[in-house]
Amino acid sequence: MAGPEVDSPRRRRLPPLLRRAWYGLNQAFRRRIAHTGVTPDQFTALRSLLEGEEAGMTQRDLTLAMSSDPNTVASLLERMASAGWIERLPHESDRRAYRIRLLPEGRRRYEVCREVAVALQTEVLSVLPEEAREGFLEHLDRVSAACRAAAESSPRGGR
Amino acid sequence: MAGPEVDSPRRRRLPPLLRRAWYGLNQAFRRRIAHTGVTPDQFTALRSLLEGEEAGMTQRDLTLAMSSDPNTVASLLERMASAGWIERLPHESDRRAYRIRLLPEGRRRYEVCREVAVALQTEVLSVLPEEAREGFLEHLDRVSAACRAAAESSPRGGR
DNA sequence: CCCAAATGATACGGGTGCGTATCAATCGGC
DNA sequence: GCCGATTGATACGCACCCGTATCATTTGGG
Repeated sequence: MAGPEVDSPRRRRLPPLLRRAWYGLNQAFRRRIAHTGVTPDQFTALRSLLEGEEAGMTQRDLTLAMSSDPNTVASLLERMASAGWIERLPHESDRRAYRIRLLPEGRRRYEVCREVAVALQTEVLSVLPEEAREGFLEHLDRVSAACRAAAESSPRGGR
Repeated sequence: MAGPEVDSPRRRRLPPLLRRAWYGLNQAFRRRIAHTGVTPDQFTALRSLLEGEEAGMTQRDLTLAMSSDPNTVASLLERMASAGWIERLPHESDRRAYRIRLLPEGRRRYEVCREVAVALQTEVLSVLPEEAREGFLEHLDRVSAACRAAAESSPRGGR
């Protein structure tokens, strides 16, 4: 079917490239913010909370914003709560849910890491010519949406 | 420097896009091959081993090929060895190292998953116009190399 | 109004990422 | 040849991914 070897080692394949990009970026960021005591995922949570609704997101909202999982978010928030970076307030109309609020200490840590994050992104994107960056990100946006869609359309029970 | 707010939520930012793409792709693949008993990382290891040297890669080689970590690779191979998918032979000139060999059972599992992997990659890339795909992968290649370089130039001890 | 289905959150467990420490073997310079 | 530095691999521990099961609450018919 189709041409010769779409998955030949010679060709550029999406999964290995994404893997290298994601783990590389993550590792660089982790190392550069290690001195702050914040992990990359915790930073992502802090950023999402800051950019979320004023009233405070629920854990479900945060799960979607982070492209993560309810389970992971629960334990992530557990650690962040006991570190005093966030607090979980009862939701005013749904007694199953919480409203997650950023505490001053969380906001402070975020600010420190944010500078590093911006610098890192700039550094990495600088390998593309200036006029190609926006187009690349736009394509990546579409591809990542397709990945998410593929995941959602693949049932858990399998097959 | 530069325009206003390079990290505004309005802009497309690299890290969240990479995150969504990687976890989405991984999740889709994991669900689609769950019935084979292979995990995405195990598949990556099998593919790397198959495409590696005929003589058998060392764990260090595999670590590089997978953009992974010696630690993770060790426990990954541990599980794959006790499942009978690979075997670890003593290296003929370095008594610290192993040569990892793919066993028939490992190759068999790989073949089954490979079809799913090719189909998934094709499905995901199809959201880009045909003439844009190669260019996108080329840019992603450069960006991922830059991510890796950033990681390597960020010392562990920190700061 | 009631009950079954759906939903927010948690508990549990196996797999993975990775920093740190340790051990054995190899290598480099003298 | 010798010794210190480097390197392949492992042990340990914490953080995170995610499938499955469970619990409380909310929701949507009838």
